Amino acid sequence: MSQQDRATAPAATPGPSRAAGAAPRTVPEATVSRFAVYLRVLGQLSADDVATVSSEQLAALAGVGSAKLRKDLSFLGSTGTRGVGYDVDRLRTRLEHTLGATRRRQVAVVGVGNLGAALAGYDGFGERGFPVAALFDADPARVGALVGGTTVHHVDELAPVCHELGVDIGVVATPAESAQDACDRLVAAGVRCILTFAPVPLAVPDAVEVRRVDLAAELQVLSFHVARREAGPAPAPPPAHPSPRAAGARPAGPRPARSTTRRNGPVIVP
Amino acid sequence: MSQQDRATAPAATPGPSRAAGAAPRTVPEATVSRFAVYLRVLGQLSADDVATVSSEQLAALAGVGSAKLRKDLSFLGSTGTRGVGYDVDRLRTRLEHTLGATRRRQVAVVGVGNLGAALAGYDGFGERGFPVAALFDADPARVGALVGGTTVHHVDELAPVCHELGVDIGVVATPAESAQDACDRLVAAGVRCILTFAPVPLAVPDAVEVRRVDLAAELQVLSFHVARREAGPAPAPPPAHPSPRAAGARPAGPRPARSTTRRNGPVIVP
DNA sequence: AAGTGTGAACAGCTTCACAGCC
DNA sequence: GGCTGTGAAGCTGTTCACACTT
Repeated sequence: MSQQDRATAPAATPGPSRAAGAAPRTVPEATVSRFAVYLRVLGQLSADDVATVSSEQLAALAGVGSAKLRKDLSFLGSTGTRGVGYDVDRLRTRLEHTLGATRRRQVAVVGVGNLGAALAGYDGFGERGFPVAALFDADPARVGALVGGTTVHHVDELAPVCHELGVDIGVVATPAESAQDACDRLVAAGVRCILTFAPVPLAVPDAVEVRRVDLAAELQVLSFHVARREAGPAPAPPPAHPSPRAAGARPAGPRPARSTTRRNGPVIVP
Repeated sequence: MSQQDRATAPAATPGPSRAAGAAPRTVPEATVSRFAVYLRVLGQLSADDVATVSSEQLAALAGVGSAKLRKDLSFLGSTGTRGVGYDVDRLRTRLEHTLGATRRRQVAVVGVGNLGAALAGYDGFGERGFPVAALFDADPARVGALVGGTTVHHVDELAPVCHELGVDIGVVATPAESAQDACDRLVAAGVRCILTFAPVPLAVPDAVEVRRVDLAAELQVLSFHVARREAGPAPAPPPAHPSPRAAGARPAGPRPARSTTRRNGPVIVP
């Protein structure tokens, strides 16, 4: 979530048709999200010529517990070697395959305001296999402009352009009022996966997948925690470690950083 | 989810010190995230002069199920009227209070690249009570520039400027390599809530709250679902209900938009 | 000795269904 | 009659601990 979620129906791919091939395997949503993180870390390790990692190391780099990581990877079937660890490249390939990251996915961004323009110029997308292939806006003043190396088209052109470029994923970065319209157009153009930044629920057919990122809501959650702290002033000076980071000297690979982020555990409210 | 999470410690506010006052109440994290959404919707309803809403209506506008909504609100104590619904303004006030949204929170953005600049100019923040009060960058070429109405300071100025402006929340929008540094500086400046867009785990003291938004990871999850669909072409028309949800026709308020987003239910993988 | 893979306990969140109130 | 508030049931996801492999 922080995310959206479905309202009704027991849902979930009925997946009856399983012909010949490897045994089917059901992967929890939460695990899929983390796969993306592991993949990124593995890419970096690979670039650093690291050949194998232990669950402990990989977990530290990804910011999760090692038990969770092993459990996650177990959904891929056996990929590690006991007593040794995981072969970086092998695991990476396996993950890429599972995530469908073997080929690049063309991305279309609708709404070239502040956010949309930033996304168009955001290198992180292209680097990870998601080139922004097309930009759309309803404002004629913006149409034709070159943003982040891509020309802005009018939304009316959406369907043909998306078709031609083979767009797989749509990003809605319009104001809230136009979000549903943008979404409808994407759906009509055959796009079946949508990432939206508009803070409104989008109505889509069952076959379309939507993920919502609500930035202001994120801040609001943080705000809640600030407020919590202000109310209850430091329950006690941290019992143990005064400075979080200490661990062993960095071994070889990149940062040994470990997330000390507080997340679980419900909170008391006055 | 999508989010980051802690690695160690059983966590959770020990909250022993409970003096006189209302009964304490523990709110699940997931519920807090949705509170932010409800608050937004209520703000809109209030602007539209709607006086009361039923859980059904409010839920539809927020994109959740009505049962979940009622359960969530029950953590606030009784706020509705049976047989009638919720008083919009009353509920809104109650939520604002709980979320600590009664006063504006000053936000500092570190890293004024594409994303940082977009955030600086993003109206959604200010509108929801999170004015971007300060910008920082390590690149001297950017220092002094005026972005989104705010001057960019050098990161070395971070502590004094944040102090002076009373910054509550820090946003890390730097490249991955500098994220930990930016984070450390924020923490040193006394900022205890951080939202990061860098795809690396941040090491922070226990007292600091971090939320991570990994945009590329979001796309990767979507990519996974595209791949899923490509592999198994429509397993079968849904056994029972062809269209989920049928409910009543739109009642009164704005859009009856309903999110049909597929989220739950694990997935089959070849 | 080191480290994976996993069953089983556990915790958190969601959904159901209905009692209680207006 | 309509709608909230909530126990209880069910599910998803996390943590633990240890058997098993190299």
